[in-house]
Amino acid sequence: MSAPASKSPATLHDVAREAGVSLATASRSLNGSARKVNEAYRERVVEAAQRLGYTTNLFAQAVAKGSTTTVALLVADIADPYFSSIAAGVIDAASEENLVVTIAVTGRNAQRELETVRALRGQRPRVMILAGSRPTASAFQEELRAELTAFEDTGGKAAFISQDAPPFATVLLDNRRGAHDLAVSLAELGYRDVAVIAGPSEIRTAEERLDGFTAGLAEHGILLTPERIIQADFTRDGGYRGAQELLASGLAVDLIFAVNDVMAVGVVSALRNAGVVPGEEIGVAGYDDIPTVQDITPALTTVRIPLEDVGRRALRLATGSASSGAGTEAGDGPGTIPMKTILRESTPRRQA
Amino acid sequence: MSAPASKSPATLHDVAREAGVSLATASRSLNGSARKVNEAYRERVVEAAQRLGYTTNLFAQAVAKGSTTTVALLVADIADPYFSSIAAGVIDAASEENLVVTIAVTGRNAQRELETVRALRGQRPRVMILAGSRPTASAFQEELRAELTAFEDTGGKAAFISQDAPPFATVLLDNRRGAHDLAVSLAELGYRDVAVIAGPSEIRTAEERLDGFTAGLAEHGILLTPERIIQADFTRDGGYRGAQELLASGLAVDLIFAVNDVMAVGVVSALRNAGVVPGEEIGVAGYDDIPTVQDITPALTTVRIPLEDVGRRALRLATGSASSGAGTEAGDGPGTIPMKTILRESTPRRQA
DNA sequence: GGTAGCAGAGAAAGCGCTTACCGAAGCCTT
DNA sequence: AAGGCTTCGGTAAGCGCTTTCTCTGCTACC
Repeated sequence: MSAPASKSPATLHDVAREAGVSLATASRSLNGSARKVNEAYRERVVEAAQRLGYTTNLFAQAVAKGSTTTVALLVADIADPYFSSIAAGVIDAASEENLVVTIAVTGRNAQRELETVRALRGQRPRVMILAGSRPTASAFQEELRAELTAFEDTGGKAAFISQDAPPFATVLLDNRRGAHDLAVSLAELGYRDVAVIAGPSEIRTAEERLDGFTAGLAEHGILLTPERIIQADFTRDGGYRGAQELLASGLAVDLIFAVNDVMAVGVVSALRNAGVVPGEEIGVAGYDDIPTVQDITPALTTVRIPLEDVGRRALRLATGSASSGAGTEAGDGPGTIPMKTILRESTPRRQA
Repeated sequence: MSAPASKSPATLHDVAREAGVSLATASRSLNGSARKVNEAYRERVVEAAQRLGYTTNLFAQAVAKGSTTTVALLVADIADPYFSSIAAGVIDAASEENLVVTIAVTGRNAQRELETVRALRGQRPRVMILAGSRPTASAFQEELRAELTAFEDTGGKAAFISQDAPPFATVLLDNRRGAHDLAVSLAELGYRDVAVIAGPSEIRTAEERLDGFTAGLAEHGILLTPERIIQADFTRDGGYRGAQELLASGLAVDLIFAVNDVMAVGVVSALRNAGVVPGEEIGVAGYDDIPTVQDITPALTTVRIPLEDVGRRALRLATGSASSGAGTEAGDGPGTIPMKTILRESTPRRQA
């Protein structure tokens, strides 16, 4: 049952001996060094390494070099398609730069997020990317900021996604504008009795979407009164319950906008279970354009965010390999991601 | 534009000096050591560490200790809900044991997988978890096996998910039985003209599901002829095209089973676009029970796998903290995950 | 032919941490 | 009261790498 006396992995030392060269030469041969190495030597070293199944111990390398090849990514929930798509982008861009990605999940919990950041700092990652944090909770806000500042002071780089956290880099999603445009489109389609399933108020993203949406409606003379705004928690079930609550309230409603798709899916389900035909009797719109929403019935109107791109962008922004200009619409300001309203069956034109 | 002369992070040395104790004492105070430390000293050290914003450099610790706190997870595609759910489980279980998880994606590419394993080895992870590999491709198979063997020989532990790779630990999903039971249920519902959207033949999981399904049908006298089996690639689009192909073939079909849900979703979409009402004219079934499938119309019949559990289990299996017995059905053999057929609207009882 | 100059291998000093090992101090035993 | 234990700081030797610096052996130039 017990493991066989496991030899430890081959070290550079072993390789050097095997190749009959010095430690220094071995190091220089294997890991790109500024200095040149005699080609014959290099070959011998490479062969020896191969023979011994040697792989550079990245930890040792990191301590010697004083810098790592790690990227830390914090997400609220990796099983949520919003975050997993972003993660895919981050990982993709990272592997292009030979960086490995460590993922931690914070469960939308500020306390936990702070702890995670602290723990992750021990890894001395080159960069830290935070998605889905809720920095509005000001007590933690301060501590988090302090922690990240310390991180940056010691050579790291922090980047936020969709969260404008002033001293730090951000991949800005123009949630306000996206939601605004969506509202305008919907108003033009004839919707008037609008309700919103909002997100947790401490989450900036949620707040911005609500704001933008409200503003867009206002331009068409539609007022979003407080009782038409239901708070939920970004989950499918939250959306479901929100819709139920709305139906129970007896308010006249011809459109429900959930500030993210996951909740919108819950809304659709709730409506149907309540005997309301989504899309016909009540329109439904979401936000994010996660893959699911084009497959449900009715296909959901939403706002598309190129999530993988966002992830990639965040990484590049943080590592400094910013492909400046690419993808950034002129006038959007640097780093702002374009979004697009996608109208689908869930919000047909309203017969007046 | 350039960063301010960034001081490097505080070291243990700094802490020791600040607290007026020796390096050794500082180390012992901060990182659980077998030996006792005078409480007064310990406090001073802890305070000093706090004051300096010190966090143990895990890399240095790892090189000194000769062991890390890293877990490497390889998945085919992190944006696929199948894998992201597993990842969620792995991360959850890992954080319980204070391990950090590094995720790499291999894109269902054997070559890439091999390279990734090699690269990840450099991190000297405690364990490596492989999900969605395709070890049937025998050339790489050998090399991969060799690499992993070397990994284990040097103290690591490799674990596969849903992939029986003999010398290594595995969280076995009884795909064969799950698919078998599904087939039986469907046959009992009256389906006869069955077709399958199979997965890539090198992927064991795909193969097992096809096998089990075929066997289940056979018990009810239903023969699955080769032209009724379409190969696809586990993606939504693959399922979509598979269904198109099937429709174009002119075969009589009353049920399409896609070996994973993601493809099944594509099938539903293809049917509908071709003017066929899924669930009524042709039944559809999938496998995995990803969240989406209960929200699409018709809700899909599928086989439920407790994916997060699978991830958790894999981690525990690999770290040795096996909660033996928990969740394992007696007689299933250790480590086999129970699965359950979920019948939904997409496969109503067939009128004879 | 002699000296300057350069290329490039090797020795050795770290990187930040852990952990034998050493030795001073306090306690007990007889 | 003296020797032997136990306790617990501190010293220093690594862990597996990188990198500076030294030093040898050439080539090159006049």
